[in-house]
Amino acid sequence: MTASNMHSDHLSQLLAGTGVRSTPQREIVYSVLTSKRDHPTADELFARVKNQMPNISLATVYNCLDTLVQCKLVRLVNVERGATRYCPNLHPHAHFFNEATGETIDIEIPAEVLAQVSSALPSHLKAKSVDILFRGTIDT
Amino acid sequence: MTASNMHSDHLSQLLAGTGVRSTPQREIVYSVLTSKRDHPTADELFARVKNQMPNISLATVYNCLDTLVQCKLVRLVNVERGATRYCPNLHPHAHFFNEATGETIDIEIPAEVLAQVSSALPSHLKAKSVDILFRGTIDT
DNA sequence: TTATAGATTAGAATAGTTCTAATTATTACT
DNA sequence: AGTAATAATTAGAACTATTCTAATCTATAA
Repeated sequence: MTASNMHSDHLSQLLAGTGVRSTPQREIVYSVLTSKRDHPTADELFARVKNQMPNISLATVYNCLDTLVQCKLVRLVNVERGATRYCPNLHPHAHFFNEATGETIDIEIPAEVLAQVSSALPSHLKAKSVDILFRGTIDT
Repeated sequence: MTASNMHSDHLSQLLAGTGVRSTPQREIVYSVLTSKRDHPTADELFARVKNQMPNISLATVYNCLDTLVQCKLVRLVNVERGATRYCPNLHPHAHFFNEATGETIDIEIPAEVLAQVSSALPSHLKAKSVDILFRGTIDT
């Protein structure tokens, strides 16, 4: 294995046994998304991915992201009315939307706090995921 | 005061002293939104509002909603990639998105749990709001 | 290998929201 | 009251984000 195909191999391993194929496009979309700790829109990701695969189409980026979200390798983050953002951090965490800059950052939340939040749900509601989003500003 | 203008008076009281005017359009948008415990999109609300004020425009519904959100009388709820939804419930609460039906319902969360969530934030981050969204299904 | 299913593509179509410029309504000042 | 200034509303155009369509390409399986 070379350094350049590490991510590819990683994704194909993650997808092994799921019935979902690892394609070159999916590998690059996943690789580009995980290579930077931010929360790009599909359009932003499309621009980054084109550097490595100039002929990829925007529709494919959407398709790949949808697939990765379904496989739970990527999370959707809806902070504003505008474009949806994508988060490759699989570790349980919350998000903080900086209203001054428009940036969204990951926030660690202790597992016991998350458990407490989930236990506030009436028992007949079965949550598959919990998204916690703070909005505010950062003191400098 | 008659029954029919109760909501109007309510909104004008809520807006008193904020520098924000209470207009007929804002009153009706607010009244229609609060009269049903759901989470309509701007388009859905536009359709409901037109029953009472047939000449109101969609742009005005967006304008009114933006104004009400800024005055903190209405909350934005982003559950899906599609249209933004609006929530008139000012009591602190979370949301549960029913993946089977597309409906979103309010979930009471104990104040101490919300406080715990907020205390997980690093102290230099100043949160103005916290949105908690569950996604899942309802056992029948 | 050939059939079948799945993935990708470009571009058209749609949905959701914002913008623009004209009009109307409200407030503030004489 | 009358007028100027400000704010709100409106219709429709424009714009952005996303999905759809139909053709083509790729990969798996008989």
